[in-house]
Amino acid sequence: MGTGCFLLTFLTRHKPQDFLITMSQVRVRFAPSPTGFFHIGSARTALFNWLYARHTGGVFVLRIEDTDQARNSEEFLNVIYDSLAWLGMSWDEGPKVGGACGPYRQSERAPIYKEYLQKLLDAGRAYEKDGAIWFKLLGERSEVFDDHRKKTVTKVANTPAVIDDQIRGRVERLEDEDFVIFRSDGNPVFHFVNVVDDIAMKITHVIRGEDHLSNTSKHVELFKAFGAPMPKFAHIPLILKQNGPGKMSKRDQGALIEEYQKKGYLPEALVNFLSLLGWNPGGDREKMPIEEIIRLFDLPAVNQSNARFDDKKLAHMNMVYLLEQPADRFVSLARAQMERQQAASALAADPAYLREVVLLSQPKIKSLEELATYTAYFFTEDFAVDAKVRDKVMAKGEPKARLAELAETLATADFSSDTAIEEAIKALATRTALSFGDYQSVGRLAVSGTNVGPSLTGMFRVLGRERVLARIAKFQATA
RNA sequence: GUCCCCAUCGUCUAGCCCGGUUAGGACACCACCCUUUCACGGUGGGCACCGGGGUUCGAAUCCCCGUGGGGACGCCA
Repeated sequence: MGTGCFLLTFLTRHKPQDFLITMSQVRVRFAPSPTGFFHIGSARTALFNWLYARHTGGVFVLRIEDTDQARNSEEFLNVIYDSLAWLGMSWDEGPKVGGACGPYRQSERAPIYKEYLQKLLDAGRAYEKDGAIWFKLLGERSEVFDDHRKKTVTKVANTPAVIDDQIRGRVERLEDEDFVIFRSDGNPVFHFVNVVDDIAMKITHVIRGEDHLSNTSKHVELFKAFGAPMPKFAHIPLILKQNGPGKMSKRDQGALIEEYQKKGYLPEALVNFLSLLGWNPGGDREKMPIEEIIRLFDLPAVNQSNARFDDKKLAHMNMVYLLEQPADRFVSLARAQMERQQAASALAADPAYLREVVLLSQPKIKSLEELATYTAYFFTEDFAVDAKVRDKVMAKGEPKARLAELAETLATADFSSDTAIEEAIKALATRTALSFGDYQSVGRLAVSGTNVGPSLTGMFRVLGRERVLARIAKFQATA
């Protein structure tokens, strides 16, 4: 009550401008627990917090919720750091970078929790029972048998907590049972540490998944008991699994950030896609540079309904980004992906040659992941010939005659450019009254063993006359 | 079971707040065009306001009830 009165007088004595100055800047936090995986839902929660901080010029805090001591390790922590770094989200306060409200790992904040617990104890808002410490709600008590949980519980005639949610509006929820804040093993529980840290770290906006909306009444009661200013809440919709019921869990296909790293997805494509899952700037804008997303992002524009994850749309977004990568970056991305896939023969090749092969393929591929397979025949003479394609190609016209003519032409053709090779083949086609296509299918089959690939002339040029003729000869011998 | 949240094409969504649109875009799908295979791209097509009541001259839009989906009900976070 005292704080309420203070606030009232404060507001009446000061002009709006003064109030603005007093109001600190936005402080948001991302508070993952190091379970060993970085979930796509966590990534989006982190992203929305980060975007809001960057949009408002606020502070993005990283706090590690590692009170579950059994499951912590440095390795798990690194998964979080690496994933955030990969996605391009830097934190202003937190582990590694420090800050005024540290430490930022809950496992190192025990004295702070003890101190806050004492405040509750002194105020008569906490008590011990069964070796644990419980938070005490205010109101008349009565014993009631809970059919669902099959036990007698103590209900408290409390008034509903009011949650002022930036996305959902006003939400009321009644918290009518005391709850544990310190386990009998002496460790504080999530609801307690979460609120204490949000107070101690001066968090102004709590942006988190909707699965926490029901918990928020507990948190509101705690904020009130501490007499602390209530942060703004923003509960964002959940990401549902693409097939079947329920929210996406770490066991679902595509749920882990590391999967996308392994597949060579571009982080900016994933970030763009994730930003659009549950938010959009209005209108038709989809592919946007991160600066644009930051400029347009705001909490009230976030949707209220859950979104189903669609890997096809993500793959498409990734392809669009891939297509427009500058040569140098594309080559280094391709190389990194080949290293992950241990494409030994490609990596053993001359870097300049690898570069040519990769750039020749850039406009054709849909993902980095398929690049090694797509270009395999560039790096070995021992490539497989697709039997189906062979049957199909060899069944039409007179492919053997065409191949012989092609080989003869190529033996003396100018290999200095794609167009030079193209002109030579077109001249041949004119002489025989056929088309480029009549030479392409069998030529491609003989030289690459398949019917898909980059432009034929580019492929010939990069491979070089010697290897092209040798491959044709080898093919003729077996066909 | 109780409580909380949500509801437009198969999917992500615009439109909803401040009622009047041929309900728009993207992914996926189909067809055609382009083309030197495969892609990219282009054009076109099919595909949606969950149901029922109200309010109103008029409802995707406002209200209520159903139904459906999701979440929370731990000494997990």
